[in-house]
Amino acid sequence: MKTSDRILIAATVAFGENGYDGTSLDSLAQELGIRKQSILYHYPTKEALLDATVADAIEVLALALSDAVTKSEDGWDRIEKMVRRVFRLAIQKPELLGLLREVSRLGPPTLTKAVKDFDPLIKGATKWLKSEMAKGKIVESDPYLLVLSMYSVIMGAATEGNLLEAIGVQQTPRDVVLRRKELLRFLKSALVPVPK
Amino acid sequence: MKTSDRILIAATVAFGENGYDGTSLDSLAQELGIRKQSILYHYPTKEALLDATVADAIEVLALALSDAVTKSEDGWDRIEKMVRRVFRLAIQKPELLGLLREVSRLGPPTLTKAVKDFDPLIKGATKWLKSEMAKGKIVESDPYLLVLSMYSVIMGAATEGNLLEAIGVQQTPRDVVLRRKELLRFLKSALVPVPK
DNA sequence: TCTACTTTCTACCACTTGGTAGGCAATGCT
DNA sequence: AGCATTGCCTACCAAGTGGTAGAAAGTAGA
Repeated sequence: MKTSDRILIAATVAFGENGYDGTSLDSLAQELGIRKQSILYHYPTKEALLDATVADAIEVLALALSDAVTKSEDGWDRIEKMVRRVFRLAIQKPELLGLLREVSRLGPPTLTKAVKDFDPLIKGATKWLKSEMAKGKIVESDPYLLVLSMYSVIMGAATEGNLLEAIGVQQTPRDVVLRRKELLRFLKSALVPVPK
Repeated sequence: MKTSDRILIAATVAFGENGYDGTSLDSLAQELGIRKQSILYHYPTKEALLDATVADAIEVLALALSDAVTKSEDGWDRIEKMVRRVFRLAIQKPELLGLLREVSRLGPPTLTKAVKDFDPLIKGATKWLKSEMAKGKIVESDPYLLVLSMYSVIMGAATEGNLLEAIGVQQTPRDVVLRRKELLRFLKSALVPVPK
């Protein structure tokens, strides 16, 4: 694999787990078995490396979501498939969502760029939600607020692994499935209109 | 005000906003108009300072929650009052919840201590939820998972201020009220059984 | 083989980090 | 008054930070 890619992956994990400030280029280099200066050759500054990891993470997430969209029907089915897709991502690459959460804490300027990349997705989602509401397939409410609520619910459920471990909650695949199920029940009862 | 308290407050804000690694004792001291060594007089190490802020934050949060409990009736009313109380806290002292989220990212050993302090609250909440479920006032489900879901929902909604700002969502008091309302609708439709 | 280019390295550097040692003034107790 | 304690300070320090300069090693084309 190309060194620049290896750096990108290791940086994504490190930034997502230890935070941006908690990650030093030296430790990153040591982990990769190279010198810090090799990192700085591929990514001129630490911030440039962060930006690259974020852009990559967003691309992966966007790809996963659009894949879920194409493979689903309208209405609740689409939301369920998207949630399942994000959860799968959270299990396979937990560092991705961790990184995105870190970015939202870091604030500008990184957050500003990330949001710009992410904006089309949000716009598309709100537009779709509006049309679903018009069709009566989703409960009428502010679609913007809905997207944000869903974001924080999913993000929270997907990134609180550390916390769960500390509390002593088992983290077996079966338990993760249970949590996903509970979350889906949460979302469904809030979003799907009660049939009259 | 006592210097040690001033340090505690400033540290809570700084740790919550910039993270533990993103906060230096020097910058903290400068902000307070004192020298770093004065901080180290009151709190022997940076980690001791972190532990103190976390213990304090948990105490404040626990106090707010128990206050909401005593001033509420059983069933949905209690949950609603608790959510409102946490939201008020998130508006008045956003740094508190930010700090707790940071702790869950830092992991052990700080997280371990924090969870120990917090455990009675969780135990109490699950016990109460169980009895409410038995009475049919709350939908039957795993109370442990329920507490965790609620935690991440509320935490997410209360701490994503940075993100909202970057997206361009207004942050006026009215908007916060709207978000809280939407969140309550979310929770209510998921937790309150549909009357037969 | 010579040459141009890419990649990784050694050697530094200025600056910041958390933390130690110890001085000095204020305060209160006997 | 004498004395111990408290609280904040100056003066340092070793280790680590992101980053620069430039040499060395590999690689590919002529």
